[in-house]
Amino acid sequence: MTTKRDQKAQATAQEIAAECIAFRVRRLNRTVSHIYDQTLGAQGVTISQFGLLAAIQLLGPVQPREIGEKLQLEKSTVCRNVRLMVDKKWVQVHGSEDGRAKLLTLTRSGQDVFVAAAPAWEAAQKNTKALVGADVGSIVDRLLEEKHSS
Amino acid sequence: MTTKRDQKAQATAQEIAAECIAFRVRRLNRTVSHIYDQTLGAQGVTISQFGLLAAIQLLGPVQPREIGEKLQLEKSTVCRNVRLMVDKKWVQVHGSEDGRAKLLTLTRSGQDVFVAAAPAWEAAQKNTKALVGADVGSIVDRLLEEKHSS
DNA sequence: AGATTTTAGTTGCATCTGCAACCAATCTCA
DNA sequence: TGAGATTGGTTGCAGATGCAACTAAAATCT
Repeated sequence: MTTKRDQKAQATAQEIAAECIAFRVRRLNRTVSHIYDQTLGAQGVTISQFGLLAAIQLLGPVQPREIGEKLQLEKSTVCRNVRLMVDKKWVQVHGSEDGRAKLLTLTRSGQDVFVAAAPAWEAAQKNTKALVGADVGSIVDRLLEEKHSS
Repeated sequence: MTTKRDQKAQATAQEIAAECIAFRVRRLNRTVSHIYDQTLGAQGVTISQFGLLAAIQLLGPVQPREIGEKLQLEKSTVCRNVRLMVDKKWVQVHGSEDGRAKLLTLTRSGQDVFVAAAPAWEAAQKNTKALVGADVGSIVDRLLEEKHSS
């Protein structure tokens, strides 16, 4: 027996399957992240960590706060992810004039890990382009241009 | 003092910041998921759960295995996420002829929650389009066309 | 039929993520 | 200067995710 409830739910489900942006973006994220994690795994780094290493190398000495802004990561997430890498001696924490703030830099061994993982990143990057097209990066960039005010 | 190590690491970091697809896709995912979770939160559902409800409504009675394939979710992830919803009485588990397999359907209350959350989803969908452009869905679809062999 | 392989699902472990509540340091302003 | 607001970071809690190892059931092969 098909109830009115069923019909409504089924129609809604069809609309969502056909249109939901989050559904698509999340699935794309899983697929792409999986490629990078597979390849980087041999180097003992996750794509999340690799990105954080790149950010700290690029911006350091940098506050966790700023990392969170650039990467759109909640401050507590940054706090924890950084701590894991501090434990591994990849990241060093310094104080700053502002007694609240901390400043992060890569250690030598952090830089070594980062650079050593770069070829794996490159391979993942290549495989990803083969899967989703070479212009994915610029497409996503265009989507997010300036816009995340939140 | 700038060492050779520094220079190499810095150059690598710049390339990654400029080009890494995973970096962009993951940030997009966080931004978009955040919008949906904010809006759906009032209904007591996450976007992950909402997507699963839609999938089960649409495909049910359906095996967890198949859910994993369609959504590109690891089987253990499906197992756990489904269990949370079984605990909430949103999803019912049935046996099947194949003694290994299980079959999932939404309960009435699961359908009610799903349908009740639909307006919130619609709002999130609208906000997301405002942020990233209305054609995001089809763009991401094109990226993933047929391709996830994994 | 019996042994081997494959398939579906579960569980232990670890990482990633966000929210709310919290602490300490700084800033604002009356 | 001192009270209140803001800012940077941490912690408790909970969900989302994947891998490896495991169990049970089914399928395959000899």
